[in-house]
Amino acid sequence: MAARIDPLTREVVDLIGTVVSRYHSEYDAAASKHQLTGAQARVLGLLALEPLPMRRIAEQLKCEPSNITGIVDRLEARGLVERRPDPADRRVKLAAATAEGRQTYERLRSSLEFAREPLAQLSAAERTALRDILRHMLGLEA
Amino acid sequence: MAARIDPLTREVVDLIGTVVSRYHSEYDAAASKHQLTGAQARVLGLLALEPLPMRRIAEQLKCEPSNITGIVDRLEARGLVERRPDPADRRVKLAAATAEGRQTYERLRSSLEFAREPLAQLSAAERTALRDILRHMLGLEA
DNA sequence: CCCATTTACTTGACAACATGAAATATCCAG
DNA sequence: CTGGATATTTCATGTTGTCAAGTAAATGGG
Repeated sequence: MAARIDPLTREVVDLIGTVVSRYHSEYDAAASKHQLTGAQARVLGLLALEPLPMRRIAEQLKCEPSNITGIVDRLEARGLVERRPDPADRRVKLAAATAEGRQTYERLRSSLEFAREPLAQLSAAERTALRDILRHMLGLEA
Repeated sequence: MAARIDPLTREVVDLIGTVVSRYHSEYDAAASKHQLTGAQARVLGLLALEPLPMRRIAEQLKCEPSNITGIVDRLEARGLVERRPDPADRRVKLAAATAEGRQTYERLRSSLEFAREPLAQLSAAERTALRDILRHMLGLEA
């Protein structure tokens, strides 16, 4: 079954696995530099863009909504996030990053070495090629 | 600080983030199809290649050795892995995949849709280009 | 309008994963 | 042989994840 995969494809898959693993190390290290876990950093990253109902956060993170309750609880206890009522639907609670939360996330993001170190080795042409291939691969034929 | 990153690089970073997230979803889904968690699947994948001391597993997974004890315990309870003494050093326990463990991992690996679906959209030329760029990016100038 | 159903969120019980500190057994250098 | 380092486990604790049950509010058919 696995023999169906040609060597080139398998090598690319393994390389992607390596990228994934390195990305995670960097991300978690950057998060913990700011006393955040990976999950907390990801939620804060979503909320830094716009306030979201708990349910939407769960969809983005592909987990159960009940899980989000605890993560937002911890972020809220540290003043990085707040819960607001949704004027349009009283069942909904909107989680929103506070000013401090946005600031923290921006610092975290800019400390993501992954964004620079490995990519810095690529020429502009390589970066463009990589962008196009990844877009194609992800079906984002914009 | 974050403003130092040019738009192209930022887009590539975001695309990689998307790839990472998709890779994880696929990997965890494939693992749970075989009643394994992501961490268990990763350990089983390492042991499918060769037996390893607990400490080496922890290094590969970048976590504390005490954490590996529990993961190997659960794999061992299911007969996918066994602990053997290291003849050269009686402090060391070698974790080794059983025949069933290797079989399970091979099935898991071949069910990783990620290996096919998104990559299938790429031409051979694109795959080669992607491989070269990723190698370059990871500093594997083989 | 009213009631049944659905939806959003929280709570509680529980398992896996992760860390750090302490205990045990073994190795190794002096 | 002894003292210090190493490999593993155990324990305490915290975070993340699931699922089931509960509350509150929206919604739609009669």
